[in-house]
Formats: sequence, C-alpha cells, structure tokens
Amino acid sequence: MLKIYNTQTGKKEIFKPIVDGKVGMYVCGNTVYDYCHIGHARAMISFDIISRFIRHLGYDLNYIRNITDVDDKIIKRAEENNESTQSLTERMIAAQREDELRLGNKMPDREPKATEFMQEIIDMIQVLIDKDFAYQGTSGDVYYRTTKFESYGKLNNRKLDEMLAGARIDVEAAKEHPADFVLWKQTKVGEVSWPSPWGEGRPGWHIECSAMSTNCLGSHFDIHGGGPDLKFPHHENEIAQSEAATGKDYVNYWMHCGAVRVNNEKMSKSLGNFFTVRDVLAKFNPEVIRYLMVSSQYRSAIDYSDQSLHEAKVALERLYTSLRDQAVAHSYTPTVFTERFEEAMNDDFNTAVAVSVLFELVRELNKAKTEDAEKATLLAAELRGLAELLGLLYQDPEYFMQNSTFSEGLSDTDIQAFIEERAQARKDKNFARGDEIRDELLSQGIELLDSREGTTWTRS
RNA sequence: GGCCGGAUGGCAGAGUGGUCAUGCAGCGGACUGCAACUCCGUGUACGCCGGUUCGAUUCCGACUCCGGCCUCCA
Repeated sequence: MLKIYNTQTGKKEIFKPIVDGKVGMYVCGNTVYDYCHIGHARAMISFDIISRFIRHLGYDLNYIRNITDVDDKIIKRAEENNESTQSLTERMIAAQREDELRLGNKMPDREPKATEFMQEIIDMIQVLIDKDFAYQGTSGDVYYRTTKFESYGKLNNRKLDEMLAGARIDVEAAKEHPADFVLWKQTKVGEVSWPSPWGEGRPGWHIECSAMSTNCLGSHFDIHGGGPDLKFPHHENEIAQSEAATGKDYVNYWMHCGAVRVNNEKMSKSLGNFFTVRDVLAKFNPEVIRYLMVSSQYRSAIDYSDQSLHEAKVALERLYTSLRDQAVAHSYTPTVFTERFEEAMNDDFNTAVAVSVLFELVRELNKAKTEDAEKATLLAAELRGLAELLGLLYQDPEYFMQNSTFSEGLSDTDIQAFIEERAQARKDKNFARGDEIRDELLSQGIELLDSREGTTWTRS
C-alpha cells in the first residue's frame, strides 16, 4: 500500500487515485534559459524514480512535465547573447534532454511548452475575468484577484492579511492588493509577444502551469510535484487559478523534493552558488550523481560537495563489485529483499532504506558466490531488477569500475600495458617490480585488483 | 515577524516506545606473494530541560541551535 507525504496536509497519506488503476502526475519543469544545475537534477531524478515506482505498482501513469519557454529571464538572456529567444530555448531544451538522459532518467510521457499552449492560457485568463477572479489593472496587465479566492494560502498555511507583514511583496499601484499576481503581461516593443483580448503580451509565470496541467490531465488530477522553492508562490497561485477557473478541486497530492545545499546554504540561481550538471559530469560518472540523490529520502535536504560525491562513488563501487564477473539469471523469484525494498518504497518512496536493502542483498550475493553459484545468479538478477527501479546499476560493471570518475592522465591502453608488464614480472617472481608498478599506478589514481582470473583496475 | 522542516555513533544517512538500519572510516580475525576485493566479529548514537510510561532517541510541552519559504529560483 503506497503512502505519499502530502505537502498540503503535512502528513503521509494512503495513496488513492481518482480513477482506479490510473494516475495523472504533473511536475513543474525548468525555465530554459541556462544549463541544469544539481538542484534541477535532484528534482528530475526524484520524480523519475517516483514515476518508475508508481508504474511498478501496476498503475497506468501519465507523467507530464512542462517546459517554461517564455519568461523575463529568457528574454534577458537572449538579449545578452544576441540571439532570439527561440534559439536560446531550443538550445537549452536540447542540453537539458542530453543531461537528463546521461543521468539515467526516463523521459516524461509529455513535455508541454508554454508557447504551445497560448490559446489555452488566454482562454483560462478569460474565464477568470468572466468569473471576476481577474481584472485588468491600470497598467494594462491582467492580475489575479487573490482576495476573491477565499482559501488563498491553503497550501502554505498562510493568510493574506498576515502575509502583508512581510512587506516584501512588491506594491504596485496597478494592483488592487499587493498579493495579486500577473496573469497577462503587456510587452515592450520588440519583445516576443502574442495577441490577446488585453493587447499584445505574454503570460505570467503561474498561469501556464494551470493551463497546461488541466489541459493535459483534466481539471482534477492525482499528483502535482516540483522543487521546494515552488511551494510558494507558484503552486499556491496555481491552486487559486485552477480552482477558481474550473470550480473543482485541483490536485489531491502535492509533492515537493528537498533542496540541494552547498556549504549549508541552498543551491540556487539567485545565490549564484550552483554547479551545473555538466560541470559534475566532466568529473564523475553520471550514476554517481544519481546515487547521491537516491541515498537520501527525496524530501530531505542533501549536502553537495566533492566529498559527498566521492562517498557516493565508493558506495556504488561496492554494488558494482558484486556484479563484476557475476553471471545473472534471466529471471528470478522475488525474495525477502524485494519485499523489503517495496515496503520501503511504498513508505513515501524511501529510497535511502531501499538502497540499504540493496547492500544487504549484495552481502548475501557475495557469500553465495563461493557457496551456491546458482543462488548467486538469482540474487544478481534480483539486484539488477531492484536497482533498475532506482535507475541504478544499468552499466556494465567493468566499465563502471574503470570510469567511475573521469580524469586526464593515463589512458586505458597505458594502464593495460603496465598491467601486462606487471603480470610478466610477477610470473618471474619479480615482486619488487610488480609492487613498484602497483604503487606507480596508485599514485596516478589507478588501483589494481588481482584475482585468480587476472588483474582488473579501478579509477579512484 | 509569520509559516514549515530539521537536530541520530568519527562522517553520511534511515528508523523505532523495550533485539539489527545501511555505506564509509576505525579495531580484531579469515583469505591474499603484497595489496585490494570479499567474509566473520566489533562501537555506552540519538541537541538541552521537564512530562506521560514499568520503560522514550522514538509520544507531549518548553528551550537552544540550524535550514527553507514569505522576491525570480528545482
């Protein structure tokens, strides 16, 4: 029985889809004006794993993740780069896709773009105006009338009048209430724009998600997810827009992943303390990043550092070591390991516990290697099967061990030459030379492992 | 100021009202030309103060500290 922590209620709740056997999930994707950073990776990987497990439970899942391809930051960046907004967003979408595939994600079923839903966005704004939930201000911009939506603030447990105390909300003369937010924005000459009943302009940030989610999944759907910083105001505003427009409940389960931190501070674009996925992939095998994400529960904050990446690499090597030169059965009967793995995942996708089950399975597998070869092949198959639900252990073990990190220096051929020279030396009982080669390679980050079958190596 | 999280062994990170997380590191042993891998064994861990209880790291309350959101941000 799957339990999901619902941000709105602050509790783990038993998951019950609206329609038996079917699940609709909408996740807020990225604004494509720059390369993905590790925080984006965390969100993308978290919901990828969530989607895998929901499917594993037998649900027919429809996983939608939008792309925000019209926005102030995009316009600004395109100007700086002296390129069109379309050229910028196309490049970034391609880059994001490339990063994500390297990280081992499966793509969502559909990735709607804001620019492809302009009519739906305009229609929804019109409905809000017709229902008196929106108005055109003196500036010409169209605003949402937050005071009209009685439960405004319910996702974040906030009240409109209390929010004013913060006084960080921008007070604009054109708005009736400081918390009112833009639905349709007038554009300046030369900026990308679309015609609308309120003049040439572009949509505000929040409305696109309301329009796309209700069009792709219906006005009421099961799961809506996103990063921790979207809880407010983005998701709060989505609720206000969608429920006012459709008159129905919007989402049953709100899910938010935890932040990625650097030096105990949130990694974010605005703080400028972010690392792009590409930066990290230049140094570490992509699965190392994935392991780092999976080794904590998706809601907890995780600390990003070279040390945490290195620890992830070492842990992953233990898993891969057990699969090295290990035959894998074509099929297997699930054991207690599968049972415990599923139990952990059913408990709000507790990947940290799920991973610990993998390690316990590996210990059993390592023992079976010398005691019961057939059992070992079955356990290896089970290990691969369970790891796949997390998107792990999909690489060839030998390849992973040799490429868990990337660095310049010795090539594979160089290393092979040293290994052959050492094999000859050892054959000649010249252990001194053999050890010399071992030490030399080690100083260059290459660790040798001897076994009856021969010598293998790992980058450390 | 408001709202929401968190504080676990040397580090990372789960979890539980009364036996075990897990990974790394450490220590002892087996294996090994050496080493590594692997296996076996091993650790007076649960921020502070009260309360409930036969018993609390786990439940309740106060406190301290840390983080997130309240402005664009996954």
